[in-house]
Amino acid sequence: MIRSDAARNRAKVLEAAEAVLDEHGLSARMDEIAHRAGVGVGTLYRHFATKEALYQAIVTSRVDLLLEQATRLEATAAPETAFFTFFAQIVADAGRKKPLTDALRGAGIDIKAGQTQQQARMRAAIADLLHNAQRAGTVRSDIGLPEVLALLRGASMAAETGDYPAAVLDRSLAVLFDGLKP
Amino acid sequence: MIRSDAARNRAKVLEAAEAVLDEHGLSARMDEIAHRAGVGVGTLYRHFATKEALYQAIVTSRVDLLLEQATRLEATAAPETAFFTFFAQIVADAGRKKPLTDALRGAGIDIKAGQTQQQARMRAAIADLLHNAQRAGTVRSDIGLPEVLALLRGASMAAETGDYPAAVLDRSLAVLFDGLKP
DNA sequence: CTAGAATCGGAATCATGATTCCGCTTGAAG
DNA sequence: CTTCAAGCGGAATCATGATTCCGATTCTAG
Repeated sequence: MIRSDAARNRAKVLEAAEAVLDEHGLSARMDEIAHRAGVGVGTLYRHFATKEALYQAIVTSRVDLLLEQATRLEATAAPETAFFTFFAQIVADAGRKKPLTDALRGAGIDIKAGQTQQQARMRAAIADLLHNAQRAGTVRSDIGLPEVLALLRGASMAAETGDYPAAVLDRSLAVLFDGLKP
Repeated sequence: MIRSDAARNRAKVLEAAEAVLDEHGLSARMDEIAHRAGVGVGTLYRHFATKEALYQAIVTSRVDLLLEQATRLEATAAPETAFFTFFAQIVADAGRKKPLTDALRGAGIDIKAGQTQQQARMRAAIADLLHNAQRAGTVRSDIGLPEVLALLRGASMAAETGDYPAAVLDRSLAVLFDGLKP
């Protein structure tokens, strides 16, 4: 049986880690996470073998959230707008959550087997939305997934650095979107 | 009098540093630079007090090159194209030279007084090219310098990560440029 | 309530890299 | 050709953080 305190601590660690990672990105320190969780480093390591494992756990869950979002959009929203909405969603997320961008970027964390599969699903989701939008005529058809991914990464990274006012980012994204239209 | 061997070594260090930085970006190791320069770390430190000072030296000289380029373009090329040419130039450079992007990004190296002035000049140069292009009607007039800088940074960072084929980057940039047109 | 296993906490240990130190070399002025 | 200050090499030292260890504490089954 899993001890109740252990479960509680695991949750506290996860929460603290998320906060600290959002604040410092990949360079967050383990002892700060432990401290913020009100726990010793030892405890932290009992739950996550390594810093990377901890990141993985958080990033994975966030990407999952995004993937759900994509599925929902594909089912719900008009194909004309779903693509752009999702694109904007990712960029907005990146602005708030550094590690996500770091993960999209692949820097620091070296992506493992399981992770790769998730990445593939993400890529597939974006490809779907893109194709629908192209079929619907809201995205120019002379570009493919690679171009979109490159642009998405650029936009996310710019948003992540975060010293731009929201209005500026919005207008920049609008420019990008105009360029993506036929 | 400056000893001839010292001058020679300084040059070797600079050259090696440039190569290593292009390869590893900000995380380059000092001893690798020293080794590649065929010199001991002590020598390296005799010429540059600190890792940051070494970066500064290289980044500054590169940005200077870019600034010259801007001046030349402004004098020579048509205002319709000068802006886009320079934009592309910076992105291309970023793809080849990590530390440049890092500097534009301001990460790691914390920019010092002298540096800031150079940055200001760069900003001014871009602003000029932008305004000329807007006056000539090749760039939409509902955006300002901040938007352009954000887009430029995003594009540079995407290019820097470097795992995109050149063709993809070219097409992505073309999309961006289309978005920038009126 | 009690024993025993699972968890804790956090000091000690490791690893990685930057920076310092200092005895040895070498260029150049006289 | 000396002299000796400037310059050199690279081992030793520091700093920063991740990871390990182990005695002290809880849980929870019985």
